[in-house]
Amino acid sequence: MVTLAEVAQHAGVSASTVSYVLSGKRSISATTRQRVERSIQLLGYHPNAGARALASNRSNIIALMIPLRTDMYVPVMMEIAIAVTTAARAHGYDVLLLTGEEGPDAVRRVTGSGLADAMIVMDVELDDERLPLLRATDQPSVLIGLPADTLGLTCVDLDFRATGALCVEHLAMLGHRDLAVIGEAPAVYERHTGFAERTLDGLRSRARELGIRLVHRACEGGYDAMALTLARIFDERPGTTGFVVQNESAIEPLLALLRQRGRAVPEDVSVVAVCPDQVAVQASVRLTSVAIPAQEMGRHAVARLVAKLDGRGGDEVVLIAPELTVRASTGPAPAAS
Amino acid sequence: MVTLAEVAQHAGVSASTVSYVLSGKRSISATTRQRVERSIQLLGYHPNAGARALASNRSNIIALMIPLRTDMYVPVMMEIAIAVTTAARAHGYDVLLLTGEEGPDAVRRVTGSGLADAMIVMDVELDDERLPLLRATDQPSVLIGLPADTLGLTCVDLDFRATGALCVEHLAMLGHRDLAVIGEAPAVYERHTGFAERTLDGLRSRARELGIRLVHRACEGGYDAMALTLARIFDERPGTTGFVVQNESAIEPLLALLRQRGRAVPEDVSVVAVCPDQVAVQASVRLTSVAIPAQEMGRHAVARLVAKLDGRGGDEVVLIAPELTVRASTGPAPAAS
DNA sequence: GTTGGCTGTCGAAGCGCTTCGACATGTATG
DNA sequence: CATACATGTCGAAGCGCTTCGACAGCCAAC
Repeated sequence: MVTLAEVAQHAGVSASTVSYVLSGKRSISATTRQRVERSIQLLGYHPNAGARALASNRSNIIALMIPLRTDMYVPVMMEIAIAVTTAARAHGYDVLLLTGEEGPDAVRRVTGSGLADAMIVMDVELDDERLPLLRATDQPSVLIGLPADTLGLTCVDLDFRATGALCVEHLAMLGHRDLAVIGEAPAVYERHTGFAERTLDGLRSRARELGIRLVHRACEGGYDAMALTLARIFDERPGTTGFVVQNESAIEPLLALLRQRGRAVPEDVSVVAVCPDQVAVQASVRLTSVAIPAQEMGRHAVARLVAKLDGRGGDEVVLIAPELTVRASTGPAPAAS
Repeated sequence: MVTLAEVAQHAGVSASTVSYVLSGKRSISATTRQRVERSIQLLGYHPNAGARALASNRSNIIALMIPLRTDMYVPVMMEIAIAVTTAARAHGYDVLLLTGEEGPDAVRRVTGSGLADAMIVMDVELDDERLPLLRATDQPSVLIGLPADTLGLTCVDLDFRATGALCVEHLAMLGHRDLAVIGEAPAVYERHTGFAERTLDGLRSRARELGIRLVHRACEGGYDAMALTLARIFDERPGTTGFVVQNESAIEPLLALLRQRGRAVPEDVSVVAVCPDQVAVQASVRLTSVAIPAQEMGRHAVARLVAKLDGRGGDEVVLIAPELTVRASTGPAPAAS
């Protein structure tokens, strides 16, 4: 394992000079710099992470807390994780992966040990027990998601309220007057993860404004649960012609069941999904959808975090504006018969 | 930030004593230990990760390289990542997330800088450029996946050859004589990721042994690609009654298309999938499937790695035996008409 | 030609921890 | 009773780096 001292010796300079070449914190003559850089190349030197962390009090690591459950919006999580990792690398940081398992202790451990310089927290609940800790520590953090009280916190999320509104608007514009919302599993609402409620809120208030009828049903994913939910909806509101789905594992079952009932999409009923674009285009009907911009959220979170680490910028709530892409699953409402 | 020295002072012992209480590397009297532990509690002490890494030459971090693409077997990757993280924590390790993006350089960086003590590499290609580096370094590593040459490497993977054989056996036993295999996207075969070929190999050789006809078609995911593939298959082999699918994003489209063609599952055709259990149970037909044991692979990989770090156990290839779960998508072949 | 201010380099201290050898004890052995 | 040997604790060195102050050399300014 090559050390700074060896590089210094090889280049015929002192250790501190090598250090300054690496960090750029003091001016170094061009010739010296080149000589040092050449030695670094030749010897294949990599600064020792531990030593660096100890001396500089910076680990150059960002902690990323992801949810433990693997039963929900997995692709989104994965995409965010990858986007975060890639973005972090671009800023010279590595990413430490933590699962929700440890709960608040993870926050204590990371901040206490200097393992990471900052953290990104996903799957934030409305009244998350990690929030007080994050507020108390002087380590920068960014939440992906929106808790009830954002005071003193930096958050990045899709504007789910606007998302809901956008879905209703699109369907209303096409002439649909009776909408049904297929939501996440009841557990998601019970955990108060926020985003589901906010979407619903947006859906409802816009529907009210536009004079649209709207029912909402939470729904476990899968074929059987969806079958029950759909039957109930058509029982109660036979005139339903527009669907908004916010539950990845309900999408295909819904489409299959509609087909089975002889309701053509988009001729008889229209479907708008809230899901990653990839899911929307791979579905059995190319879905009109509001994308969950995982990449963007990941990149944004890292950008904010790095800004904080550099002493720029403070707390802020960034709500990403939703974008609806029209594909093949929505069309004009059928003439009332 | 509380330091070891402060704990020592608080407990009225020397720093080294505290260190030995923490590591257990020398015997400490019960009374001293308790006093120290109490001080640790009281002061909320967490050892500084950098200092520890520097002094002990151990970071207690395991690097996990995941593929950059988010277009393939995402849930499996995610599940493995979470299983690895959880298992690692149970052994006192944290996990550093790396994407394939950096390529072999990531290996150099991590081993060179002492950022991690060991690494787990996913998405291994048959002739992966990272392999020489992994063989050369004295840092332990475990591959999830199976390259062409496993000499000097430790690998964990599902036994995909046996998986293929198992699928054929199951369908043969039910009387199916004409099988079609819906494979991964052509790109997967071109990248020589191994697992797809190995499955195919198992399928073919078992089919040959049992006198079963079998066609294989690589297939991009999605509805349109699947429609084309299926049309071709039925054109060429109208008598096909058994399907093996190894492509998550082809599953739902396949089921929908079969339904559309009036072929009932499992009455007219049987379908076996190679996919995570969760996907199998959430499909529109509960699928008979061979599970991809993501959790087990992740746990196994960590266990091997920790064993190596502790100086136990050497190189080894662990192939996990496949298990086929019969669900609602397979049944007796229809009487030849 | 002295002063002042840059620029580029160096030496040394110190970050918080682990670990080695040393050294008191206390306990079994001849 | 002396010798040997665990047992429990301490002091000090050192891991590889960053960073501060010092300082040599140089140029410009009066």
